[in-house]
Amino acid sequence: MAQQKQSRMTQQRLVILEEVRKLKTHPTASDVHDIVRERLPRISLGTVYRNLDLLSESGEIWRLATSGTQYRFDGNTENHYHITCVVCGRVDDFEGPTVEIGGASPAETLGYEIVDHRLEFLGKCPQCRDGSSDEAST
Amino acid sequence: MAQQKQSRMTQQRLVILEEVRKLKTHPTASDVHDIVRERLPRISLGTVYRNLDLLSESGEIWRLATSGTQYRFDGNTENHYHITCVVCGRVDDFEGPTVEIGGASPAETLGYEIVDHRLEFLGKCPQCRDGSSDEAST
DNA sequence: TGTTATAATAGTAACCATTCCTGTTATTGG
DNA sequence: CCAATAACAGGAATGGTTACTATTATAACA
Repeated sequence: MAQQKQSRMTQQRLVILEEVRKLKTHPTASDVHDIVRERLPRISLGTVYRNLDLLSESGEIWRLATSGTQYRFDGNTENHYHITCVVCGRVDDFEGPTVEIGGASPAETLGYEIVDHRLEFLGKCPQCRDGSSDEAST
Repeated sequence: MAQQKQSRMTQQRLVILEEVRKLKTHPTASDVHDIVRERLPRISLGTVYRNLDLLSESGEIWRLATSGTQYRFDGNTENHYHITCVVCGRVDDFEGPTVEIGGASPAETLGYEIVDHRLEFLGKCPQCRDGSSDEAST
């Protein structure tokens, strides 16, 4: 019988979880590394990646595949969508819309069993919209 | 008045466009390179990338940012969504059910100007659903 | 409260998709 | 046909992510 591999709550894992949960932004792995290093100066980027992946797999945080080349992470695991700025890449929560899929049975979806969906809005954030008229403070 | 940089219809660009249009799949840049090399054996991967990007920018094909680490391309530029297999990474057109996205009023967009949206379904393709889990690791 | 098996770490190298660079080739307006 | 230059082939560089390995630290248990 397969033995479940045990997991240890290390300082690194705990601090990463705390910091990601605390943030309202949607940081990249590198962002998390920078933030966590303020509390654990010697933590390596590899450790950040491993723990972000583990925490994502266990459902404690989300790993987002938004537009752009990097993964982003979200400490809020309530059901919600995101909007990405096409200019600066910033990601914000976007809780307004709902997605209604009409009768998505496997027979209607080429034999696929649908397990999830991802809806991402693309737009220009207030800071990147105009730049001249309404200067939003950062 | 700024001079528009001229564009030349090279053999490489033409063959890439023809092959991507011909395909019903959603190839990666590397896939396109392999396919196009059958007609143009000396074509370089850089040329494939440059032309796929140019063709995407001019709207003749789509560049898809689906889940996974690579861009995929689509010769069908009619409005449609995609479904990605979470097991093998294959991408298909999402046909059948109508999708209704509601509730995205300007007041709810946090000051963003929405320019587009991406809706991607995640599922298990027919081959990965019932197969005795002997799918090749990609 | 020690001991000990081993999960996890830091540091670094490897990987891989994509982009950039450079000398050469080939398209196209005249 | 010619000449200007867009585009090319080949290869190097980039950047995010993953893998490797000797060392460290967690936690079950004596």
